[in-house]
Amino acid sequence: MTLNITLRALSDPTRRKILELLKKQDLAAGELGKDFDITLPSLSHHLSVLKQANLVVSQRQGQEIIYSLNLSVFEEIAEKLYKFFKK
Amino acid sequence: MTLNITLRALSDPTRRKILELLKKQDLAAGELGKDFDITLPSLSHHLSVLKQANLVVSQRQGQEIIYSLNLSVFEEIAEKLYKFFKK
DNA sequence: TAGATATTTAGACAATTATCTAAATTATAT
DNA sequence: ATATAATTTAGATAATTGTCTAAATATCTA
Repeated sequence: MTLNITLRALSDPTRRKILELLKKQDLAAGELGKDFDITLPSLSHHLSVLKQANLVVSQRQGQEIIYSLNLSVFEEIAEKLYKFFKK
Repeated sequence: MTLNITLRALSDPTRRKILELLKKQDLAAGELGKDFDITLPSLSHHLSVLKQANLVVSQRQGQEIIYSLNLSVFEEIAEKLYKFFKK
């Protein structure tokens, strides 16, 4: 995963809010939707961007699709950003 | 400086390259320009975004305007990002 | 002061991205 | 099988952002 794709994914406030919510607990798309003023298709788009950036993973559970943080990648990103900011 | 403004500023590859170049040495706008295929006004726009995000500072020296990293803010950002990624 | 150099500002245009509605997909339940 | 529920995909539109050219500003030098 390139730093580019990661930072693009992180550059949107809605997506960062999604990540914040997923820090607390795994959530289905619909559950997440309750915290936003956008339509579900819009939310779905943001989730797709986060998935492409490998920041979240999803897993179907019956009718729902449960999203959760991809913790190992979070660590990897932290390291990349640390290197970037280390002069 | 909000994380929002910072991440927006960092989300562009051109701007990240500017920061990488400034890690090595302070540079005038025109000097920076040699490393990019965009016009100086476009570069100037990117520099302005980085300044608004407080990632760089500038200082006139005769005809030139010298850009340099705002190192203290770099530290602050590293901390914010660390907190963001810390579950 | 006039001309040259370095950079920015203004304003227009093009590319990207976020959003919406409508329709499609997948699973459950009757 | 049909209807309902959860979510995504498709396609259109609007907002944002990056880029350009032309003009303005600031500094230096002859």
